[in-house]
Amino acid sequence: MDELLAKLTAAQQQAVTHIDGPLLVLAGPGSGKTRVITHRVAHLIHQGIRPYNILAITFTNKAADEMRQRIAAFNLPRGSTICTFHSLAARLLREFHEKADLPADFSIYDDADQRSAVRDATKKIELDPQNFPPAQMLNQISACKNDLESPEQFAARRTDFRGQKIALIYSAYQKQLKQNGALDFDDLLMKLALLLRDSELRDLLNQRFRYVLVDEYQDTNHCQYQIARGLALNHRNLCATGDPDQSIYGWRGADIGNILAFEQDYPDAKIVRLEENFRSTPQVLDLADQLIRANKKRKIKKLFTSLPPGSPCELAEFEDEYDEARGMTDWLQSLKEQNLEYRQMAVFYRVNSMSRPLEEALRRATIPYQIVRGVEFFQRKEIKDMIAYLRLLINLSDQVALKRVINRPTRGIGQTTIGRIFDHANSSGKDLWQILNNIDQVPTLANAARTRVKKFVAIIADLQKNLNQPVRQIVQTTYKKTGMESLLKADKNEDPHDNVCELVNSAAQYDNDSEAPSLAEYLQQIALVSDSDAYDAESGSVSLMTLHAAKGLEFPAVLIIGVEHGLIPHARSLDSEDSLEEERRLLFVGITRAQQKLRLSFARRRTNQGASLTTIRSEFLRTLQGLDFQQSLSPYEDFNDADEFQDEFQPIRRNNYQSHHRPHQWNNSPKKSKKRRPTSIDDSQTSTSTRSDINLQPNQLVRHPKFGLGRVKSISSDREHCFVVIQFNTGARKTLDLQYAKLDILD
DNA sequence: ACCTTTCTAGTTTTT
DNA sequence: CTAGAAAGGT
Repeated sequence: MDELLAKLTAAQQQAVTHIDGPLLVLAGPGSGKTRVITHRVAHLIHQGIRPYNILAITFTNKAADEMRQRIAAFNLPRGSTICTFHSLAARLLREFHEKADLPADFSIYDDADQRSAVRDATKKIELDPQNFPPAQMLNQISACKNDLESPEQFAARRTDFRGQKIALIYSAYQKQLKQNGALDFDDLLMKLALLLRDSELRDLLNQRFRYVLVDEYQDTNHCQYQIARGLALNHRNLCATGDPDQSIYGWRGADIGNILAFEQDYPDAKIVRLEENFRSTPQVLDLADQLIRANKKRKIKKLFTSLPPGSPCELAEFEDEYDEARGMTDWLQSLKEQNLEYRQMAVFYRVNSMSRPLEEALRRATIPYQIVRGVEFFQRKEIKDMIAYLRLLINLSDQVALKRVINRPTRGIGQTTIGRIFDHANSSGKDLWQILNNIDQVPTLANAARTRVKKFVAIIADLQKNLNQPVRQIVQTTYKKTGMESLLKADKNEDPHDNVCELVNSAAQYDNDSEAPSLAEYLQQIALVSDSDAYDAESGSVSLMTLHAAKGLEFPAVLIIGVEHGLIPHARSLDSEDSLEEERRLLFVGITRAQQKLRLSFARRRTNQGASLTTIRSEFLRTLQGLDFQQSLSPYEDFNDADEFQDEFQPIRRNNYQSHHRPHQWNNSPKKSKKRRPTSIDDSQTSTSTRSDINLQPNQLVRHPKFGLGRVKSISSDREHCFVVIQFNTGARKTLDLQYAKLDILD
């Protein structure tokens, strides 16, 4: 052990050797935080503490797996609990389900399930989902749950008309979940937090988990904060690690104040700062620091590294997203020539939809890539159907699941029949499965419908006999006996069938990995999959992911695309200083993933919802010095490529209509755009982009979809908006916000 | 009951 | 643009 300590810095050693009492580790990016946590767990065990008494809470399952492996490498006894907040909650709620007043095999509802349930709830209390959109309601409800606020408390706070209605929906939704034997993601946390108010149970858990570690503490919400506090209430052996500068989940209730106030919560806490960076070149670190310095609400941290200098960070400009995508493949290929492997490269973007043009370009360039999006697979229709069947097997009260599969494949059970069954369930107050098993007692049903429902119930009952088999087996028989297999095999699109095979594989994998496999546990596990869980370091391919999913990872080469106003920072984050700072932290997280090579890129126009819009560079670029600016001086210009459309549509093709041709031209690289024009105000001196300039200049001819042709009279911008005054040919003179105006730049 | 067509509304980030 | 819901026809 001493030998292991010797490899750590003084600060790291302090954190590792601290045993009893609260500990806060403020760890800058790349400062060896994971190393500290794993060493600390090893050290605790080495000191004679039983692994069983140690609980480490990570942010993703992936992180938990990795940590488990790294601790296993110390060759110490195993048995520590390492998991996420959500899976900890799911486990404990299952274990103590009676105390929590839950069925043992509750369902866990994902986004779509939640929407369906809240929709049903809204209708049930005779409100129109049109006026109370499920997604919006869920946002509000989620916020409540994160703050441990009950419907009654919400109603007391929001006394306005709409607030009262939302409170009713919240309450009806909870009732609906209860009736379905289901919990949503937020419920998992909320129920655990509430459970911990029971002193008997809390004492028991305090005794079990005598040492508690919480990673990424800056991203805990109030509920998680209460859980952490409750779990360590008696012994106070709470170790929180994190970095306020990497707090990027404020939008889902994370409270950066939790980490900032740790010292107030635990006045006797030992504080350790890890400021030496072992990951990035001085250039990368310097850029990150320049960016994050602009945030006002933060704890100043001085990051430093003793790594040797690398190459300058780059900023690259492109014509549009397709151009940018090809810029990406070029860059990746040039790095490959410099002896980097593809698996050492990553591309980050702000929103998932930005991956499309990238994928296309990567396929065309035959560069292997993986999209790190774990949840996507489980959102496919056929997979959701299969999971709904499986859920139904262990929880027949699950109305959302039942509704989903009762008529898939079609069994002649339509909406009317389903409606009547549910109505009966609601009015009689009986469990759904009781009604299904005694379908003759539903008076409103036609005989034919009864027969069909009975047939369906027989299928489910038959499947339920085999629940003690391996999960792979259960999934396979379910696929067969429900008729899903014949349905999907008859489809000329083979993907759905292949996907179910993939699901079978995942079940087999689970059977292998788990000590005591059960369908319930398997379902719980896949319900809590996160995007980053899909990252495969061994795959040998370039990784594509959102900036959020990039947290906790590192790559020798990193490209961040779409560094534009409205994207980074995102348009929905512009209205408050706090959310703007969070966007800055998000970019900070992205930048600090890079070990050696870092490039940011942006496009001058980007297709948004079918329309190509002129963009503005991100204002975050303004404060950055020392970026090596690469303009795309039409490296992709190819006049041979100009097909017959070019001449015919020349005046139009400079405009939005360009994008209409795009989806169809797989082989043709999208026709490009002529010579680069000095469309920026100060192109000449932008070697380090010191200002956020736009691609317009006075007197420029433009076209607006509504107002027609016009000329730019003046341009002005503040931090958040860029306004242009345009004199239109119709006589109108308008001031337009570039963010919204769909302007085409004409010659 | 079910299929097709039409329309409308919603578009950040995620456990 | 695209997915999902309402509407209308068979």
